[in-house]
Order: sequence, then C-alpha cells, then structure tokens
Amino acid sequence: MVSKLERTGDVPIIISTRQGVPVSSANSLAVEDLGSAAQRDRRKRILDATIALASQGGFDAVQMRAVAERADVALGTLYRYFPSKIHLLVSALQREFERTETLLRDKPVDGDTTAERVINVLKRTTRGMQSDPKLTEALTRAFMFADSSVQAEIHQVGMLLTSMLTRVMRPEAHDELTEEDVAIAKVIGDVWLSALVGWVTGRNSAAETGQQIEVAVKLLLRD
Amino acid sequence: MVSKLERTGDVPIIISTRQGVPVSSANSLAVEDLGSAAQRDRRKRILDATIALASQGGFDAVQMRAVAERADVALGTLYRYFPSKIHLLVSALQREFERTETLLRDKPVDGDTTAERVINVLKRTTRGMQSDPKLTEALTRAFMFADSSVQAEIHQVGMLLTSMLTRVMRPEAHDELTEEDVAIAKVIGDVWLSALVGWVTGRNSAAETGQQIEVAVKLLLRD
DNA sequence: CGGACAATTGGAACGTGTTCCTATTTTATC
DNA sequence: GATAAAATAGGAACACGTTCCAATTGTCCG
Repeated sequence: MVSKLERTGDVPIIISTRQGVPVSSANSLAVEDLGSAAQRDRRKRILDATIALASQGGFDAVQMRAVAERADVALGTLYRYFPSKIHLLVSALQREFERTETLLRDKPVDGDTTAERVINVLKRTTRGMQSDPKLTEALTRAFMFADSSVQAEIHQVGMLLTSMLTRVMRPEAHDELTEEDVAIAKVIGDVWLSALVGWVTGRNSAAETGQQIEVAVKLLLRD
Repeated sequence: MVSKLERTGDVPIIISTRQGVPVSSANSLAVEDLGSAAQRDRRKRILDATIALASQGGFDAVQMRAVAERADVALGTLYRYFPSKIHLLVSALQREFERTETLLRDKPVDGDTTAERVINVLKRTTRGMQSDPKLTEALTRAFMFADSSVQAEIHQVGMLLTSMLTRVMRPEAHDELTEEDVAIAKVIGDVWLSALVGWVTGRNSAAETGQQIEVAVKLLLRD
C-alpha cells in the first residue's frame, strides 16, 4: 500500500491532545511529546528500568511496580507515560531497535549479492538479540501479544525493520525502491519475526533460527 | 531438520505420567489421555465453552472462571485439563485447525500451478478465520504469546499447518517431499501467521492480508 | 459389596496488571 | 512572586489468572 517508506526521522504528526499534552500518533508518550528535561529524563529512567528488569528476568520480571520503583517514579506516573505493560515493552523495543539501526547505518554491510547482505545484517542483529535472551524474550513476546491499542507503536517498529532491510537491499539507490522491494522486505521481516518467536519459545535452536532466515532470504532474493 | 513430516494422525508418544495419568508429549490432557467417556465429554465441553466465549468477546472474554462455569466444571478441574489459559486456547486452536484440515482434505483445491493452489487454500482458510474475528483474535494471540511451556501444543499446530501446505503443494506425491518443499512451506506458514497477526491487531486490512500472502507465495513458488 | 484411590467440586487466597483518589510538588502565566 | 493548572507521589482497591485445600463423588479392584 505504501510505495515509499516514511523516513524514520520524521516528526510524528500530532493528531490529538490528552490532558493538555499533545500526543503523537502513538499512545505512549514519545520523546517529542515531552516538554521538560525532567520528563524526558523520567521517560528514559522508565525505559532503562524496563530493559534492566527484562534483561535480568524476562517478560515476567517486568512488573509494573518493580519498574516504577526502579525508575524512582510513582505507579500512576508510569501509567501516564505508558498506558500498559505491553506499550511499555514495545516502546522499549522501539528504542533498542532505533539504537541498533543507527549503529548499523554507519557500518557498511559486506556481501556481494543482495541476499548475502541481508543475511549478514539479519544474522548480526539476531546474534545481538540472542546475546541477551531474556531481554529478547520479553520484547518479542510483548510485540507479538500487542493488540490493536498498540497499533501505532507496533507500526513504528515494523517500519523501522522494513526500512532497515530495504536500506541493505538497495544501499545505493534507496530512494528508488520498487513496490516489489518493499514487499520482499516485509516478507523477510515476517519470517525473521516468526523465527525469533520460535527461538524465544524454545522451538528452534539458534542454529535453526539462522538457517530458517537464510533459507527464506535465499528463496526470496535469488536474482 | 525434519525432512519428512510426521503424519498428523500419529498417536502421540507417552513420555511421562502425571497423577497416575499417562500424559502425551503435550502438557494439556489430550483426548487420547482421557479414559472415561465422561472425561472426554468434559474436555469437549471445556473447549466448546472456550470457543463460544472467544467467538463472542475475543481473548479477554475467555476468562477461566467463565469457561469453567459455562462448561459446568469446577475451576480446579479446568486447570487439571489445561494448565493455563494459553494452553487452553492453543488446544482450542488445535482442535479448530484439525477440523478445517479434515474439511480441506476432502475438497480438492483448484488451481493449475502450485502457487495458485497454495494461495487458494490460504485465502480460503483466511476468509474462514476472518468470518469470526473475535475467535481468530483470541486464538492467534494465544498462539503468539505462548512461551516454552506450551511448546508441545504449539509444535502440533505448526506441523499441522506445514503439512496442510505441503499437501497442497504436492497433491500427488506427498511422500516425496524435498527439504526445499518443507522449507518453503514453513516460510509460507510464517508469513501467513505474521499476516494474520497484522490483521488481528488492526494493522492490515483483510485485503492487505490477502495481498501480503499472495505476494509471498508468488515469490516463493515461481517455477 | 467394601475399601482405596483418583477425580471433581466449591471456594478461599494470592500475585500482578490496572484503575482511582487525594495530597503534594512542579510548571506555566501574569 | 502569586496563583492556577498540570504532573507526580503514595497507596488503596479491583480484576483476573493461578494455586491450594477440604469435602464429596466416581471408579476400580479384591
């Protein structure tokens, strides 16, 4: 439906206000929604606490009371920033993803063919996630469990993933993406997510996860 | 890893006993685990209640107390049959899936090319699921949220899906599946699941979901 | 049939996500 | 700097998944 990806750096459009606060399309308070430095800091502390707890004990260890305490914030405040545990975790995922994406943007990906480059990027990312299994479990499960109220945040992440892939697929002419390029990137993103879920739930080993992705990419990018 | 799919009719291997009851590889009590007709009937009532509630109000409406009451069973009994809400819903999914699979087995799928047949089957199935959005939401979300304790049940469903696809891909010589056939089927299954999740969470319209699948299948089965 | 053991019932109790309320602190406006 | 509005703190309360237990019912073996 979208032939051109929005740039990831775009400023979200303000579509409504909540309690006087302009709210971007996402339901969680995004950084741009936050006025004061203290608020930005609170938001950061909350996400830091979330990731620390997730990294240590996975999805179940991310308990709202624990997050609030660790972030030195009242429970009500936590809920003002993130309306649910899922919103919180998906927002954390988004931040992590943005981090990896900017890291990736600098380092050129080696590989002669498109398929090789995509595989390299995905394997690198996957390896990164597998180095912190609990965190990955927490973030992945939140992402997959999210219902329509988290639509906006999910969409952000999905777009980040797709744009990450298309950038690797067409490093030179990223502007001239065809519909098919984007479609392929989406399919690959889907497979990657499924593979990740399989790994997180213990259905697939790390090796199998890698293979699964490799097979899919080779099938999809054989030209 | 598995070059040949197990047949779906296989009797599960008994690997342990629980409270004197032999338990198949799944953690939920499967039909084969149940001795008396009364027990099979209880199990059926529970799954019926689950599906009725899910169909009416989705994931959130499947409340364990409500299921127990509707199935005319004590809460403790419900938990004896299905150790968690997720187990319950994934088992319901499994039953539904088996039903559609047997329905499908009879009706021949039309379409000249492999791709066409696969697309037809998936679209048909997808349409069926979309006709009961709440139920689909409940079952899909449970499936994606399941953690490793539901591994066995999840595996069953995954295999059912893969075998459904390979049967359509190779209607004649289903015995001579190549590694690649199975790999492709798995990838398609992954994409289908992701598309379904996207639809369930309101990210994709029904039309987009169909297109997404079509694109993936055409890319994967272009020979 | 009687007795042992498993299954079921009915319901209390606990944990964690979520909501809600009041008092206090911070921020914005003049 | 004073005051109104918004944000935060602190914590009680509620909902639902889950666990647990005592009493009852069902099942099977001698």
